[in-house]
Amino acid sequence: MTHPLVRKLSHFSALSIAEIDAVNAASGTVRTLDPGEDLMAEGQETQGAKLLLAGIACRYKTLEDGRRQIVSFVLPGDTTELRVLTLRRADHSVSALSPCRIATLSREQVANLSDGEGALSQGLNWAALVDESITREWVVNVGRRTAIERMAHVFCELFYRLRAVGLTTGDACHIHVTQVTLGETLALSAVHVNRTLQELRRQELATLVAGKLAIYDLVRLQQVGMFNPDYLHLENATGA
Amino acid sequence: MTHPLVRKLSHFSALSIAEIDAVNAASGTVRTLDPGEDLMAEGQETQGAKLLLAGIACRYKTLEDGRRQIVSFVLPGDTTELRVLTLRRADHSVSALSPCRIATLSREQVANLSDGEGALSQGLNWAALVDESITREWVVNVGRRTAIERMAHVFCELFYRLRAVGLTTGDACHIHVTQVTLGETLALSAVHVNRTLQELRRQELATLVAGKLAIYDLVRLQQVGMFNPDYLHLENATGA
DNA sequence: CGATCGTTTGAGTTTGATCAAATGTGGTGG
DNA sequence: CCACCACATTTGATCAAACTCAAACGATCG
Repeated sequence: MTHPLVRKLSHFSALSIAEIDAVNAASGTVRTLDPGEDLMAEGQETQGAKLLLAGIACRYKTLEDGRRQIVSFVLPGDTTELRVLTLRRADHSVSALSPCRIATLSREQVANLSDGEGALSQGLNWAALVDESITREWVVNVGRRTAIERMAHVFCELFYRLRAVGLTTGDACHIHVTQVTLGETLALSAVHVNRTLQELRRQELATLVAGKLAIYDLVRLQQVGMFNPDYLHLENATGA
Repeated sequence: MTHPLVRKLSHFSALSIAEIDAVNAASGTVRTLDPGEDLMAEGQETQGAKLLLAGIACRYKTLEDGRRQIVSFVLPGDTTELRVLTLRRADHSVSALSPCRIATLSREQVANLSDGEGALSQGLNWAALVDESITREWVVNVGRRTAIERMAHVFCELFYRLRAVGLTTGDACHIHVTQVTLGETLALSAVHVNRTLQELRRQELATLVAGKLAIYDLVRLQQVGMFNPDYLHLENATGA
């Protein structure tokens, strides 16, 4: 089984054998988290970088009055705080949505991976730029799209990103989110999430049952969500 | 007059004399843009990095059906595409909102500035992380806050960021945006922007007249917008 | 002096929120 | 095995924030 980070970076450029070894070696300290556990909390001092090996997590911020907004998903192969040595305190939290396996990287391990001019270091730089691009797209999503467009768009994004690390089976993937969580993602009430899911089902576009997202018609789902995968910068977009 | 980038980075750490010289030297090719002119367009091949010296610009994305969403403001001292050598195509556009003076940096100039372990290179890294943090905050803003909260929040952000580069006078600053543009920023209709501005005025919090933002009560404006400046990572938040 | 652009106001509509309750669906312990 | 609990989903009904449409008003400029 290929390391999810290696798989992810392969969409940017191929790593050398030595680099692949370095990635595999870096996943030394592995920990398991339960759903709901935080792997990083807003205001906390920044700790070591983390690399998600399996499961799904989310970045989020909470307002004083309790309203919570998820600002992005963290999927296998994604990292948090990789370049964060620079910042004193975390400006957002990261929480496990499903059971997660995460590797914690020491400062040296991070330096080891990201120094130099090789494909690995460039790839990590690329991954950071893609993260930024995704967050920008989310501003557009939440700001300008209707409920059903928003949901279709996020489903497409998750599908493309999971496919890029080989975590889809046919037209389905596991995203392990409740309707409440999806509401915190899409900036919709849980009730409206439910109705929008029904609408997607009625239009035979996709279903989400017990955390399993099944896409019936990816082309039409993309149209509905006005989803253009360019912002994910997967040069080799066929995935697999 | 201090270079806006030097001023901005001073909130992270002081630059050496040599580094300050390097920044000043890098602003060789300076160009002027009129409002509405793009300095970067979505889908275009990535060009040289740009550094805004004066004026105000915005990053935005447009949906197929014409709906436009501004995803962040570019203020003096901010850069675009600094680390973009990595990406083939731009995933968003950048447009001048006011008349702008911008410097274009060659690949070597960028490398010159960002290589090494000095305060300058670390500072640019810090600036990139802050940009990311701001975009995340915008997802929260657009997703979870009401019209007046959203507007208050963006006004606070602009004020803090402009103050950090010395572009405020007392409790006022120039932001040179129309109500339509503000709507594209806040994900509100122009009509509702107008009414929300009236509400801010009625509550004696702030006014926006002819592109000049005057804040009457920053403390209360922050409360209304649930604005906490931590996400801007201005270690020395007093500005000036 | 039109023309253009931005702001303001009014009226009616819509999307999605809120409130409340019913209906599953597992798990756990007696 | 069943009663019970916690949690997630679903449905119905009402409400409100913000949108849309339309028109008037005010600057600024060639």
